[in-house]
Amino acid sequence: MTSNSEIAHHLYELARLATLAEGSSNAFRVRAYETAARSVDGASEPVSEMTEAELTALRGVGKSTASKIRELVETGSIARLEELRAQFPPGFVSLTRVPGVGPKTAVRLRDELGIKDVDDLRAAIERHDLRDLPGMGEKTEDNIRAAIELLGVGGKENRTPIIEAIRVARDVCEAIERVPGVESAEPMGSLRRFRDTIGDIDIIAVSTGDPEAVMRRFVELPIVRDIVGYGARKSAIVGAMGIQIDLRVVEPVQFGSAAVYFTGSKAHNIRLRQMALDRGWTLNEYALSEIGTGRVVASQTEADVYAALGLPWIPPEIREDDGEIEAALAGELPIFASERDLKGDLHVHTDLSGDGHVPLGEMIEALAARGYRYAAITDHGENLTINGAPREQLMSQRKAIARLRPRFPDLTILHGCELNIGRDGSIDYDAEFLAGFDFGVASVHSHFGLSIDEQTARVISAMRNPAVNVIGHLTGRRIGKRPGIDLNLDAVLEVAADTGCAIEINCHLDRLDAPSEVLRRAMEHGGVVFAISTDSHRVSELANTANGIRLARRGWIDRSRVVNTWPRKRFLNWVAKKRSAA
DNA sequence: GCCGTTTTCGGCCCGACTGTTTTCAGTCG
Repeated sequence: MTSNSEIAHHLYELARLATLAEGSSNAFRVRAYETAARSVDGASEPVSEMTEAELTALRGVGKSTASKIRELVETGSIARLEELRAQFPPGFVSLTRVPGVGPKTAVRLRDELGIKDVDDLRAAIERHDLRDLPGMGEKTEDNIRAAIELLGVGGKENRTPIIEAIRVARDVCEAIERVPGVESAEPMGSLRRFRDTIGDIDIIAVSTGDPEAVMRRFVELPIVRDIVGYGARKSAIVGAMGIQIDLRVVEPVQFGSAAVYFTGSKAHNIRLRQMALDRGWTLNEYALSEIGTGRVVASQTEADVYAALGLPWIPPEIREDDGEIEAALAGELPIFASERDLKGDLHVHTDLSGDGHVPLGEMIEALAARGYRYAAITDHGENLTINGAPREQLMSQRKAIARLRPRFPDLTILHGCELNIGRDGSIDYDAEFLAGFDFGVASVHSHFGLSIDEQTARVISAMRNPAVNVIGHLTGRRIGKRPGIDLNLDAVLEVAADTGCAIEINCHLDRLDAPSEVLRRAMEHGGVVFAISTDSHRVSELANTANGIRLARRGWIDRSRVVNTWPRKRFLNWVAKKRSAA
């Protein structure tokens, strides 16, 4: 069976190559392929099993695309795509990844200079061939050369893990906020949408003063390695690690429309602008306004803009044109959890773990200070060679917890353990010892290279273990460093629903695991529940709940399915039920 | 290529900045 994401992938490639054929990524055909790809990607039913008539019922899929999808499912390829691949081989496509080289330029370079890939381009630049083309000049040639040097061949498509981007963005925003007249500077774009990786950092500064003063400060920041653009309203720099940072300066009254505009996604914005046009309005970064008269309909806050378009405010994390507009119109957006809904943290380490840093008493004090009603202390089980704790130490930790409990009458402290899921799905310790714990998180920490069937089997086996209440960081990925394990998700989620074993929403920015795509899929399995847990190894990390809340939003997780928003009694019943299952 | 209470043609989201141009095309987001 061809999966929805495989089909979507083919359609995205079609869009990409059509960009070259059409000469613009804004060409209607290109956008049509992209819309169809998103639609297929977001479909809840297997698209490969749909008839042509059912396919055309999908938004953005018409007769032509429907028949291409059937062709792909039945023959394994799409003739039109093969044609385009022959016309634009991978080496040539890579030319368009160079910053400053778009589809028009790439085609001209090929037709007029015989440039077939980036190596050819480098050589042509050395020979100063580019500057002699009509419409190009010394400066253009120089800019392309510099772009290749600074950003590498991948150029436009290099993405930065969110954990790095968020730090850079914070530093830049703080520096911008020190400029007189600046009321605020905040990251927008994919960072605000909380994607795992960030292409470039978009920042909006709200200023009552001179925008040029803000821009001057921006391009003079110590982080700047190159200035890509410099204008009164918009500037762009390349900073450390090659991250591009775009800054826009707006007036306070424009903040709402600017935030909508620069948060995106592009596809989400296009939907909003279409809705604006339907009402005789136009939406840009400055305002939602009447066509013709220019009368401003809304601009000050995002909520104003959405409300004018007949929508509730839509959280940035789900602005992907992935069904959020339809859900919002129907009043069917999930009720998302907020930080104050969280009544406990269910994955917390102390210095008993080799990688932990905080003594038990201090950690519990910090948990109590957050106002939690319950919490689970979950140091590593002994099978994690370096960081795991032996039985005797866990037994004495249990006694220490018992001694601490009277000091924290409002906090139910569960003695738990982060168990390791072995190659075969077994976990640390024997059943009798495991039964002594109040709570269990089981996670994959090794054997990342097993087959999808082996990975699926071991995770399912752990879920069925009565000592396991939550599967920690389901895929084991480290964003930008290590891909997650391959899993047959539907099989895993079915067992999660069946056993009541929760899927962790790990708050660490390095993990954000389970990933949002997995969470959204899991939401479609009725009965699957989730735990927003910090996996803290330090007191400061307890505040990472903010990340988990955002990841949960990105995964469309309804608050009612998050076990650690439940009142203590209901939560403890859920814990006990799982542990008593045969 | 898609779509339709403007329904089978003629529309389709919006603007800043750059470089090379005398009015705009290309790139980017």
